[in-house]
Amino acid sequence: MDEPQRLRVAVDAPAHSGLQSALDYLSERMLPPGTLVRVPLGRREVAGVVWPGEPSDEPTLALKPVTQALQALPPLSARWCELVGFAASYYQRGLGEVALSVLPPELRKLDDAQLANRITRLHKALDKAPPPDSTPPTRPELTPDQAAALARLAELSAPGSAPVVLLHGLTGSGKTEVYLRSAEEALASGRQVLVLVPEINLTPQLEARFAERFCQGAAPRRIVSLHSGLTPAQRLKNWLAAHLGLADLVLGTRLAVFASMPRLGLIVVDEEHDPSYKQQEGARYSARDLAIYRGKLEGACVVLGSATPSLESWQRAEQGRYERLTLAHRVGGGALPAVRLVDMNLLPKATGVTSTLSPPLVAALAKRLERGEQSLVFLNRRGYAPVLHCTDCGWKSGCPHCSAWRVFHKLDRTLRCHHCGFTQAVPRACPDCGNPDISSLGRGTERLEEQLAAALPGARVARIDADSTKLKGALEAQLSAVHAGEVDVLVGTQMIAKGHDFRRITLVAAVSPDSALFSSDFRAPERLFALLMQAAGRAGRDAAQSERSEMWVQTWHPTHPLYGALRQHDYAAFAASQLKEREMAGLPPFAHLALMRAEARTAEAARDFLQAAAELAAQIPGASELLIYPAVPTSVARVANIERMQMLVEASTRGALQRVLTPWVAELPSLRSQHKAVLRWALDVDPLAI
DNA sequence: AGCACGCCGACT
DNA sequence: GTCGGCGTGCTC
Repeated sequence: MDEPQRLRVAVDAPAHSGLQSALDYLSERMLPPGTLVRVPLGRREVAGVVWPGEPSDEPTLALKPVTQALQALPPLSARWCELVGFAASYYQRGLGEVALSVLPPELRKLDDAQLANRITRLHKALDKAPPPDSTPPTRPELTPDQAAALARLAELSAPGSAPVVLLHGLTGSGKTEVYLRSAEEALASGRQVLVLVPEINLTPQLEARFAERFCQGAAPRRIVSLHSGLTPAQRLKNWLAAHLGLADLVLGTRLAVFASMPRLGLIVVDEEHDPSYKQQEGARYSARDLAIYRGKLEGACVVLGSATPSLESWQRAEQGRYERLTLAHRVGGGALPAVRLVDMNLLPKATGVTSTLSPPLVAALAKRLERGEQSLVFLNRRGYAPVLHCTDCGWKSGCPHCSAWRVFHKLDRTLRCHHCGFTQAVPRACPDCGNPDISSLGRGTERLEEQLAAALPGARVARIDADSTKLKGALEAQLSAVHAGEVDVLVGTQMIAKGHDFRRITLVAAVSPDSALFSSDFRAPERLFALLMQAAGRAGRDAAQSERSEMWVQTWHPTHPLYGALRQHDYAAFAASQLKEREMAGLPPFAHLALMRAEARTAEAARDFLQAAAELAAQIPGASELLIYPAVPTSVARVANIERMQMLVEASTRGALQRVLTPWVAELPSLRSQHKAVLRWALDVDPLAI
């Protein structure tokens, strides 16, 4: 009789368990690495993945046998395991926690027979898919820019090489066509293509373009999407199609970077600068950065596309580590909208509408209205007014549970905290002094909508923001109303700046973007520039109208270099000046950061924990290469009565940072007994904001 | 995270 | 005398 095999298993144990690496189990049968299993852990049974590598020899523990193996599922590849292993170690989370959290949740529930059943059904469903439409897809003619970029891409993608390409193309320059053509190449050589997009909202339209190109004609391809909006069953089905190699294209949000794809040959990261690629809870990974890593692992070409690349990617292109390909002209030769800065300092101190909407902007909007063209007015703050206040005693609408103001929503006459959700009816009089005269300070999209309606009699004004699109399908309905020409002036938050292709808009206005210029968040200018460029790109997509398309910016700081670069549509100049500032300030990409956060009922408890953690870190060899700053409150220090503090850790290289983080995180649970008041802590490697 | 074990107050 | 409070600690 054969001895039972010993094997390593990455088990689905939460971060707090302290089980960072794989555990050893026994199995009667030989199970290849990448096999999904169920194993006993303590008194319960959890899911796990057989992991590559040798189990430890020491017979100190009585090993338990694997309970069940999902052998109907072909094992996950060694490369997939390596990607997950890298993500777990780089972002300092448990191996099994990461492995299981990026697999479809359904896999944890099904047994081998049920899974075999699902796989059979999937094969059947795909076999009797409708016969393809025989019309061969039409491909637009390439612009010279696109042709040059694709030629260079082909050169770089010589067999055996896996380049990273930064596709810098302004909105309307046809980046998508470059994605489509490179996908065509990869598909033709029998490989799979992974396309990442920042938001679920953007998947349907990109999926439609890929489907139009690849799912018709003589040799139709299969596309699946992967994002958190799918039902568990759909997600399993699509994941299986990718894993079994039945889908040729996978299109999805950041979690799709972990999709199992046996023949991966190309990864596209659209809008690579978008902050949504960074996961903000659990394992805080950057899907863009993991895509680069994965490309190297799989020998797949990676295309990062953006009109306003992240400074990290831009710098790497400057250094020659990425190849930069530029699409400098719009398809159809349309011009970029002229950028007009409205110097708010020059306006007469006016009251009412004109104090927030400058007369020249109102006139420009009226002109569009007269011509039957559409306008888009952009304000990155929802609600009616960000705060109410009493003119007598100075009371303000603070949230009792958070260190933030409650926002006045006029539609339902509520005060709402955007951090904890605490909502109350607006008081009739000041709760402190009884003065009935409460007024609003500042404005959000609701109020802007009202002001625009007042300033432009007869105009059909619509608003799109998180409040107006809460109901399922509301966004689609509102967007199609805009497309159908049922709206003259569209008001909205950054939601409307992204991706949506509005053909009939000839004016885009940002009414008060200044705050980002002086934000404590060092990435705020980068985000503002990207947002304004993106918003500008909404105007004049139609070449015939592009001549008279304009982007208006109301500002109190018209001489700010950011606006100067915006006027010239000069991303390179903006990036150069930002990179210089970052270098002088010792910020990314010139430094590597990690942020340790702690939450407790009192700020003191959180601070004490972080201080103890800092002392612990100081003991670790290599700590002298790190700079650990004192703990400070987070930007919104209190949310739902929980105080939040954070501590910045800085190093000049990734290696130096990682060498300390790993042993540090392993030691942290030992502080638990001394710091019981701390509710939780979390480490954010490469945080977006500090 | 679960889910034990473990050592002190009010009940049939 | 037991049921049960949730503090502490482990899971191959």
